[in-house]
Amino acid sequence: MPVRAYDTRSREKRELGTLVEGEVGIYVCGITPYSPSHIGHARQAIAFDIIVRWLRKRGYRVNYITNFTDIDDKIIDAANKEGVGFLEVADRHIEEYFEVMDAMNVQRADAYPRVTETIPEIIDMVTTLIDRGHAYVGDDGVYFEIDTAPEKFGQLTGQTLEMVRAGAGGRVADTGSGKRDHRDFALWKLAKRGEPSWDSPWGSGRPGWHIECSAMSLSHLGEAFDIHGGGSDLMFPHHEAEIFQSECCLGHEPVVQFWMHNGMINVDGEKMSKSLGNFWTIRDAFGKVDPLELRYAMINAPYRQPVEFNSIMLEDACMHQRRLVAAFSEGLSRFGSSDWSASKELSATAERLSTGMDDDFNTRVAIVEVQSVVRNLRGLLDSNEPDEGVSAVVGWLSEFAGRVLGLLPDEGSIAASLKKEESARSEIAECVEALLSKREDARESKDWGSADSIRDELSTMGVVVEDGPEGPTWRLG
RNA sequence: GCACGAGUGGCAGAGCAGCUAUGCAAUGGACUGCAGAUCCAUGUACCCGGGUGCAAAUCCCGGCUCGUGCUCCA
Repeated sequence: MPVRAYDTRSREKRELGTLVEGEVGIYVCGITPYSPSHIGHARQAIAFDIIVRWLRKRGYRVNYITNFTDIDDKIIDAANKEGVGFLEVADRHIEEYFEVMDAMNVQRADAYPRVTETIPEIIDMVTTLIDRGHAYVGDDGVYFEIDTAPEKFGQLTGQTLEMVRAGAGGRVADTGSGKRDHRDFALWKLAKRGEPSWDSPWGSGRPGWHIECSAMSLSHLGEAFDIHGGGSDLMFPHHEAEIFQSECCLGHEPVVQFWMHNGMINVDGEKMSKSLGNFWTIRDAFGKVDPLELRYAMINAPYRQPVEFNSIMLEDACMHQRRLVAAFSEGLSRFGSSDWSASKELSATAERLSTGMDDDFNTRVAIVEVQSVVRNLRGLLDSNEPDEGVSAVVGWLSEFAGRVLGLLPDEGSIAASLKKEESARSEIAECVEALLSKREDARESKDWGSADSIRDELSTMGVVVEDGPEGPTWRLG
């Protein structure tokens, strides 16, 4: 079954016919590293991580590019405040970005181009746009002239030139002073005193906000490529600006076959933002839940839907993810993992999951299937005679919950944490067994008071006692 | 105002024409001295008003409500 994807530009879901058979070039707008990464970055990175994982599973050779905007007003501000160079600020936050993304099982992209390493390509592109009459040099920089390609306006958002003209109101005055029209946008900004800058034919300065992505996607993926992604808040003006730049520079359209946009994160029903005080960095979230629990929370809705972020959803994600990892770890350590394809039931589940993923990467459908497999596994493990069937279920989870959704820790760290738990267990085992046997004596003589107080005592040691048909068992809570 | 999207059971959240979503919570049961864990079973839905279909959460039209975008933002 072919993969279908939703394209924002045509507003339809359609089959992913790639430019080169069996290959996918995908560019996703990355972060501006001026502050610690927030959960919106996590959502975006995880959404496209899963899209890329699925495409690879479907046999595509994927070239996945995502950038760092390592020069920008906010980075300059942060650097000035700290009294350090702008690259130091950028590098520090890029390093932090990789740390948190690695923790959430986000696989690395094939390349992470940076603006500061793409300056010559950007200058070339701006030069071409001027030569072709799409851009002009103003007092304080070079601008793209919207009126040279008005038909390209509103490609992603459906807005018209008039609407934005009308909506601009009093803002016109304070936009770049060298603009002929307030809807024009900067390609090159001339440096003010003390700002980082690069030489160019128009004077020293730095790239405008939008041109970097056009230049980086062009140099890594060529004059036409399959997928361009990013957060839905980038549709206007950033991605529409890219359409203007790339298509006018290259002289053909479309440059991008599919525009894909992930939904935002809402906190208590509103978009997360610093000014509302409902802002979470990824590390804030790590203080509440484990990295993979956060990952689970992020893929619990299809990538285009907004994710509601609040304590209820976090607890929910936490519980489900723990159930999954607990059942998987137990199954793996007791029975190992084996091929599942002989199982009719597991094949049917895999089929439903795949149909969901093929239909615009519906992770929610995938999670439903994972949940029911976990439920079955739990039942098998707790039954009196679990059999070899367990290892096939473990194999299935390893493939879909693990490699496709990225929800499972790698088997090495599962083994390590089981070992750690085992040694913690064995340290106190003797003491616990002694207390338990005292408790059994009390239970034998129906002295429930003593039995319960021993259980309370164990509970303060962090030991949870569970009475079963074959006597009591205990675990660390 | 304009654009885009969404409104589903106590909660989270799929489905997008016919066939149990799923999970949590709830209720009943099994197992238990009790508790816990686990399992089995059960109930409660599709914003409102029209329309098209043999059949509509699902398509069409009209409302209402909410979110996002129109300014830096993943």
